[in-house]
Amino acid sequence: MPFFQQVYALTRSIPMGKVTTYGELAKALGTRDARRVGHALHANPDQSTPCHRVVSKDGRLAPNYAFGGNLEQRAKLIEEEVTFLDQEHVDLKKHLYRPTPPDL
DNA sequence: CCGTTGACCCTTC
DNA sequence: AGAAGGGCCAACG
Repeated sequence: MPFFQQVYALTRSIPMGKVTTYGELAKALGTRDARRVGHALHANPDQSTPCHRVVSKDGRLAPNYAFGGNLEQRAKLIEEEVTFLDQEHVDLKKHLYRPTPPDL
């Protein structure tokens, strides 16, 4: 399975009200390169992948969110009942979700 | 085809 | 405590 597909799979595997980080996804997939994870989500063809549930290690949202910008991303997270520390940071202490590698 | 860039993170100085 | 460097690889010019 392509790396991208694994990223999409784990991202879709994130339950509602939960958020994960690029690093967690990268490590879960067996690599340190979180950039590919980010790039994969950016290259995401459509909303089939909830990239709004994927944030940076500090809980910061993506500066160049694919659909409608980080405003839409934040709105979706709020719809998921995810609490925000500020306009760009989610509460990882409450909503940090750790993905599980599909082939491990 | 080669070089640079990049939704990033972690370790060492 | 902060700064610098290493990693790993696809997409863009």
